[in-house]
Amino acid sequence: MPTEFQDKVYEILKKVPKGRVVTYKILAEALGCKAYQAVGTAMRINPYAPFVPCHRVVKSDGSIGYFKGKNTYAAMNEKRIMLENEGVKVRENKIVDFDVVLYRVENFKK
DNA sequence: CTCGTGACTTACG
DNA sequence: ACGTAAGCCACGA
Repeated sequence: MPTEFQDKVYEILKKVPKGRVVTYKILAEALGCKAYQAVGTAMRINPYAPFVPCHRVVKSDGSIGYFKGKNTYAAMNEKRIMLENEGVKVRENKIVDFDVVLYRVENFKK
């Protein structure tokens, strides 16, 4: 049973269009707080696996971060494939043209 | 209710 | 660039 906080995070995350990415920080900002880690917790639980594009959530420096609770090569490779499949280029665990594909807070407000 | 933990971030050495 | 520390908030024991 997901909590309200999680539903909020997922609702925001579902607004991110394909081919775009978002950071934990931006998600927290969109929620109106600074629960950066709490956002990560919500992703870790992620009961809406296929409906919530958790692979579009990366760290603020553009790196992939964790995936499936791990930062192993296998897991991050899986995430990289999903992102590239949506048009997001990834280079050595980092997003290429990060400032271009990044979905900002202003985009949510509008 | 209190405490520890974490798919985080920023700042400082 | 890298490690450490502090700050934030939600969750589970």
